[in-house]
Amino acid sequence: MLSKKAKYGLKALEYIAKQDPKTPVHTSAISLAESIPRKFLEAILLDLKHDGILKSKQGKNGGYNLLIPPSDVTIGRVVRLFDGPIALLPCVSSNYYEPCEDCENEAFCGLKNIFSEVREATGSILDKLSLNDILIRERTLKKKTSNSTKAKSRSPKK
Amino acid sequence: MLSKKAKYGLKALEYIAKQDPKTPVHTSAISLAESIPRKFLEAILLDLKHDGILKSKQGKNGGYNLLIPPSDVTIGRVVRLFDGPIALLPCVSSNYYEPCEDCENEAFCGLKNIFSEVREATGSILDKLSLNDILIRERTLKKKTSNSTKAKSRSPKK
DNA sequence: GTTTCTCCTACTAATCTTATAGGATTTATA
DNA sequence: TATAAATCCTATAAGATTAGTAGGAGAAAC
Repeated sequence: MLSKKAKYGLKALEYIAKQDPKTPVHTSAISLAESIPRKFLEAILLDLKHDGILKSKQGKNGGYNLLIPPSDVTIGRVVRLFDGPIALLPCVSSNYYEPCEDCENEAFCGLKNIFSEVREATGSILDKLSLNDILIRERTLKKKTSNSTKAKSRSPKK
Repeated sequence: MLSKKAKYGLKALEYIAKQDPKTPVHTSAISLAESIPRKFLEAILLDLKHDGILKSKQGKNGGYNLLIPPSDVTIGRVVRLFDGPIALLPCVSSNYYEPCEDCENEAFCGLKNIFSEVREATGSILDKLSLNDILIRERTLKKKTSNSTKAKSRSPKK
């Protein structure tokens, strides 16, 4: 499971991505809108800043904005920042590889073989999709619902 | 990442699956072969027994055997037993579903939509592959290597 | 009746998670 | 220049989880 930090981080980024990129977004606004404890959120946004995803403006009327375009912020990057490896075993991780201390021969390990497939499946989604894709999907989902509602109201006696 | 319990559990099951299904396998033998602390392994095997994957014989010359065929023991089942949900968010879990307390409308949640895809990709591997597939893959990997070695020694002057 | 196993409960040290507290620092603006 | 409002930073802490260990009760073979 994702940690709260990773989940909150993604929600906060999504919120920021929806706002005007020129106007600094306050921590308290995000905290309120997404029900994230303010002090906890502060730490999260700071992490995101230090990682180069957000930039901040200090002082009064300060706040956060994206430093890079939403399409460049992959879900995988955010997940890794807060939760570490995406892989389920160290020996199949691309970014945090470590050999199994007890494994006699990695090349013949059936477990590694299978979890490598899992890591590939997961990574290929998380490293391909971005903040932007979250927004797009949200719009698509809402559109679909409104269409089917329209359809219903168009032919209510069916 | 998988917990040690899950990883050890899978390795222990793999070891047991390789032995004669009629002869009880001792905890100490697995512990030795797979470098798993004996007392820790005891608890793991007991969990696997209680879940109905292993059966045991008590007393002298006792030990563990599979209760069900290796092809019926999915990796997903073992992972879930020790580590809980495979999904990265509670709201996309099939076996441990919980709504996000703060999510206003799940149907429109872009995050849910994406992590649902991840869960599907992961689950479709882990719930399809079994203990038996670990063994099969191991054999295949060894075969491939031995073939390429043969090929090399057949034409060493290439 | 001794040996050799599983089975069970309890405990523990270390780490991680999910925060909270308090204040230092920075900037806008009245 | 004072003040308000924001980020930034360090420290602390309760609770949960992880990865075990300890000690022995109970079962079966011999």
